Amino acid sequence: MDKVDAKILSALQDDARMTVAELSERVALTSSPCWRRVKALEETGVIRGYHAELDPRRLGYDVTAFVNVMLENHRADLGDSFEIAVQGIPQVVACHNVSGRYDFMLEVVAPDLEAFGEFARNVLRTLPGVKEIYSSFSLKSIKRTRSIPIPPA
Amino acid sequence: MDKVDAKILSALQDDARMTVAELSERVALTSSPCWRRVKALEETGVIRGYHAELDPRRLGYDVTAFVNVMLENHRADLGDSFEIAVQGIPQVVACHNVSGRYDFMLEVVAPDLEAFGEFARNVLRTLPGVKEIYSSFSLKSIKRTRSIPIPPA
DNA sequence: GGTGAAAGCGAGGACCA
DNA sequence: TGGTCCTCGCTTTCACC
Repeated sequence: MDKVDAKILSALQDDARMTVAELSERVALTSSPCWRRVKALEETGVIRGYHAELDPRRLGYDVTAFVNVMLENHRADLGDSFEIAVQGIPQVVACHNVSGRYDFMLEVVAPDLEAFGEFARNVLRTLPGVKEIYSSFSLKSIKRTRSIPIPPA
Repeated sequence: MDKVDAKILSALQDDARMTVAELSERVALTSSPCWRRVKALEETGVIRGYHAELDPRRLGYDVTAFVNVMLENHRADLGDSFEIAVQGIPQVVACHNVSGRYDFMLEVVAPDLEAFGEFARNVLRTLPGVKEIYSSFSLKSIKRTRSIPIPPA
């Protein structure tokens, strides 16, 4: 991980479809070593994958909600089955086990508020061990780049 | 937006570097129409871009925090300057204006808890109009696919 | 909307410094 | 490590259905 790698990561984080030719120009290297660096970054797991970013609205998802979930108790198996269940629900686009008052925070997409309400009632509330949920809605997306700042060294 | 487009979106959301050749095979089309569809999806904004997904840990970010921010009042200009300020801070990887007790929810990465503490004190707390912040930390990432479910139609 | 062909370029490997 | 060269296959754009 040197400065060249950092530049490569920035560039690919910004545009995953950039060709190695263009990338190598940008980092002042010829294409072979540049290509090898990219492969190394993929193999060592620094680059986890490449994904298209889609516009939820254009796909009919007008609602993004953050759902805080509290479990009934903290037995490990309860948390585990909750986690496994959550992974299988496509509307849940992200989920973290968090510190604080609640145990989990989920990011959920839904076509509209009504659909979200139904989803919360029929799906989320019925997940194993759920005691309480508190939802808050995204009124406006200020920043949605999941871009990680690349350390200069 | 038909079934073929849906398949294309799923595939690219999963692997943005998939070649058009491979894609066209998967959706049972020849490469030209497949390519045209991809271009159309890009131009109409359904596909917003392509990004490499990086591993925060391998870049030295061991802490992901969700920071809830309450502003002093709800004057529009206060919210605006907060939003603009937030957009310029690379450690803030996502930010939403949300409903509920707090006004904004930020997702922040930091090398460790100490660095996060400093960041919260020196940067977040000093942003325009900030009255209160409440942070909760990701203890475990259960699901981090930002993948949106593709509607079947 | 779809096909097939053609030109040009990039990916990826072999090999050298 | 980085650079050069080479080849195959893909991308991209035709003209046409």
